[in-house]
Amino acid sequence: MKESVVASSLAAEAYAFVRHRILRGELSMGQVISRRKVAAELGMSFLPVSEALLRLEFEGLLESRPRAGTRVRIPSREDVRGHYIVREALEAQAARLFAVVATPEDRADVQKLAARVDAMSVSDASQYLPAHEKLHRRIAEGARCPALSSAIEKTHALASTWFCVTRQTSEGEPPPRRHQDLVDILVAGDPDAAGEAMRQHVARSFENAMERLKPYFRLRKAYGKTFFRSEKRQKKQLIDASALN
Amino acid sequence: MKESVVASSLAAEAYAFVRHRILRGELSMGQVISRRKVAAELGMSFLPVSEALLRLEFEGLLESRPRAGTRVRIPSREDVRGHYIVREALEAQAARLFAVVATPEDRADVQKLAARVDAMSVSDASQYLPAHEKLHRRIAEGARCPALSSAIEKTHALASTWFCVTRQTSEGEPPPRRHQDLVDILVAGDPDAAGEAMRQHVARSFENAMERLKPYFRLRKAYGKTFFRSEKRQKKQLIDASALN
DNA sequence: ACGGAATGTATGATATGACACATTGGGGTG
DNA sequence: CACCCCAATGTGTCATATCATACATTCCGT
Repeated sequence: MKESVVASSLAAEAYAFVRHRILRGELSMGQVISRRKVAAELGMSFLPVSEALLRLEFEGLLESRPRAGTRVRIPSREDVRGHYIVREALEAQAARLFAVVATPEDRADVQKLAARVDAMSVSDASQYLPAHEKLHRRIAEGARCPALSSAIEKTHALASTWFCVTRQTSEGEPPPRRHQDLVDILVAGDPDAAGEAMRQHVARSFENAMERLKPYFRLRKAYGKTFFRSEKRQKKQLIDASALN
Repeated sequence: MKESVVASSLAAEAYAFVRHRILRGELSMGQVISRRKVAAELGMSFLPVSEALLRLEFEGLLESRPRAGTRVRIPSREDVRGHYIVREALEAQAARLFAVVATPEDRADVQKLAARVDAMSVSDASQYLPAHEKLHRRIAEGARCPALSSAIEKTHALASTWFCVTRQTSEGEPPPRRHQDLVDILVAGDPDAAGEAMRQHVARSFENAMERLKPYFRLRKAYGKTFFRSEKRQKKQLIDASALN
């Protein structure tokens, strides 16, 4: 598979390649990544690959131990909680700014996207996550602060790795108009109300995430400190953890 | 000067070394850093140094252009605004959590630190910044969320590079009890009030920062895209920008 | 004397290779 | 049969070398 991305440096190319793989779910959580394998696959030395993996480790997508290996990070309860607390802070700030400085076009776009997301939550589950992220990204754009947008973008990338592996829980109550209600408050223009609404929205996502990731917390403990290189042991641990589901 | 830091890897040592230099103000904004010079100074190859500088660039302390050089980043107006918006979001979140979950010890400590900071704002200006950062760090600790603490830590490190070079503006109104009033609200226990108080506190810091960094915005434009390697040109640009102060 | 092009020099990017350590799986001992 | 030790393999880390590029200096033409 040729990369469509034209990178200025080999390291950037490797970064995009591995990141794309993780976000598409081709690499499951806990899976070990070999720098040399990736380097051979991309036809480059493993030094630019190292730089790319290092960057991904900073972003929280990977974890590595010296001379042991690099693997896709499995979140702990504290990781998920911390992530959603930071995310709540950033998204609430974006909501506050949006309520004040967003243009009429911003508000119209966001309302349109919210309607689409709510519709997808009951019909097309496969496209729900991308649409949901796009809505939040659009809200951040409306806040007119690049630094805030990029900070939020990072948190989304990290969370994406957690959900591309879990099955959609379409069970029970798909509350329609959840996002439409949210953006209705945002476009109204009151920053305090907007921040509070977004805060509650993220808090609901947090509870949902904790529920869906529960089996993986055991998996993380089972993995422990060791980096399994053979797939057999990995599979064994996985089914052991799933059995406790 | 020997490093007291015992690092697991050479890259970590180089990272701590350069970071320490920047935060202590030994490297002024816009100054060019040579990977080979640092490597020779630390007695290592410049590969671990490269890794360290890459990390610092990712954190926003440095900026580099391929095959041109690496220098300490000079902030733009947008950089400072974005930084304080993100910081406001994170610190307000920390304040909210602190108001709810902080222990009695946390609340006592924070009140003690606030009194010290307010006292220093009129007496010992040199120790004011460290004490101020310590107070905010203690508040983040009281929020009981490591991810939030580290996120705030990063923003503080970045801002530190901006102020270790500017003279203290002890002019005019050193409003005493500014921090004591803030923490009085935090310890009261109402999250909404705590978040709002912290938001306003950070907003005041933002206006202060924009005022003090104003001359450097011109300096950034004067530097433009080129990375000066000779010190003469750098000094010339600096005094030219200062003259417009 | 001044401005612009050619040369020299320093920088970052990358490749290759050597090294120390962690994991692995088999074979020996209890 | 369970447990532990140890060579084989794989991994990340780092050093050295080479290359393409950007900056600095010098030299020449005006």
